[in-house]
Amino acid sequence: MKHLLQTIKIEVNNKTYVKDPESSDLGKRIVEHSILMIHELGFDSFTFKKLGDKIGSNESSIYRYFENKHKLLLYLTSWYWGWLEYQFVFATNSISNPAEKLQKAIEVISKPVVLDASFSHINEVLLNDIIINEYSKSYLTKEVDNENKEGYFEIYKRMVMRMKEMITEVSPEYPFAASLASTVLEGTLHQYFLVQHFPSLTDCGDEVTPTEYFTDLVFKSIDK
Amino acid sequence: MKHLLQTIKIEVNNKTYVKDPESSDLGKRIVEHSILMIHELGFDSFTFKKLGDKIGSNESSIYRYFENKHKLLLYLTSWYWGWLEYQFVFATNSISNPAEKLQKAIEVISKPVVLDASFSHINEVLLNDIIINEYSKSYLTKEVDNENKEGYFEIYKRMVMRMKEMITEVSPEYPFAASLASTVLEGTLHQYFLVQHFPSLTDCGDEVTPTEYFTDLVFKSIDK
DNA sequence: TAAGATATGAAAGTAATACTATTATTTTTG
DNA sequence: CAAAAATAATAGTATTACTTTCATATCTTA
Repeated sequence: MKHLLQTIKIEVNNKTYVKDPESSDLGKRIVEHSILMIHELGFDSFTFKKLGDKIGSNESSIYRYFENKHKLLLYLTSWYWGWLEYQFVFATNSISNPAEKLQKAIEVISKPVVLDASFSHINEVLLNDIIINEYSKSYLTKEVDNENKEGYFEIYKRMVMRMKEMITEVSPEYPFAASLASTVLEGTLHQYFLVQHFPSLTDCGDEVTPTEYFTDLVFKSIDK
Repeated sequence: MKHLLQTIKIEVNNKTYVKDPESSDLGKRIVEHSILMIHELGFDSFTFKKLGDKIGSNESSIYRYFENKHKLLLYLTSWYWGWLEYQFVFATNSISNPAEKLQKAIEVISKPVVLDASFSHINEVLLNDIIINEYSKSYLTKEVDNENKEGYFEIYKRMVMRMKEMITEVSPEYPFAASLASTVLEGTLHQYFLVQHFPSLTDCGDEVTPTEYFTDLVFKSIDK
């Protein structure tokens, strides 16, 4: 399994980058340290200049990999969803019972992220935290419709569709499968955000996990 | 009722502004046109300079009302939630049956917004669209914990708590009332966003309303 | 191994942003 | 009508988000 994973490359829409960061050492350092810096400073205060200083490289060199920091965010978020989709498919693929499969899917999406040694330059735990705190910014823009047409959100959409199909598999008559699927994906991020910053607005925390909450929510919704 | 409403002022945390925009003509024009401009350009492209040009006033005059555009966003969003809270309390207050009350609450939160003539310089429909497309940006910042302490999100939090209490009223044993309440508030905005930009990820649209979806979600979740 | 191609770095420049400060002018009000 | 308050005009600063140009290092392949 380890060897299998080591040969895997997460495929990200190539419009997110000018030059594939996986293709060079500098590229990988850009990705590695952008995750550390965005996590540390927040996306808004993060700049290519600061990143260049940190990795001892020039601002203009970073621009040879990514057009701007928005595209870098699209790259990082797409990579994240691609990585999670892999876990998702891997974990659910062999399960034939639809309800069990759905249960597993909810689990994969909502459980806390742990480090994956397969991608040494990417810290998935910090990246997950970036997704929780910054993902919305990738689509809450005036360019969202164009960027959607260009396929920048494909992987995320595919995840929602996979989830939706699993719901429909368990309960074909449930009329809100797409909405419920998107609620689970988006809601998971939101509940983790609330745990961090508005604990009074969530039951999740030390005793209750997002997985328990969403498992309950989904199965109660679709059980007749 | 009209006269009653006309005398009402939505109370917004006074730290959001330097000088109360309700206290002068210029202040009201700033608010009025900031809503139009943020709706038109998106929050990211909106600047005080552009707003000044539009209302034939000077950039520096706008700074006498709001420290920066982030604070203006906090003002607008607080105003919106204050306004919605008013509708919420007004509509549910007289209902004694807890389930009916909860149903009404979900309705108020999730139904499409219509213009309210009581506040002539504020277009609630456009403001609602700003909330759908920009609200997350008001809290997805590195300053969120400080700003939370200073009370900038009080009204929103109060709305979630009101919702939570209504859920608990109907079903005291349901263990995820806070999470479900925050899911309804946040999820409503997200479903409307999906209708606009990612229709394949939602069932809401011409035939299904967010109200139907969330009513189903909430009552199925809390019914034993 | 030399020549050419490619990648990276250094430096400088530009337009816009997000303010701040100062001073002038207009408006309000007592 | 005078003083105070509000607003406007102008200019200035530091930072951002790039772009451009040119130099240098490194890699590659004939």
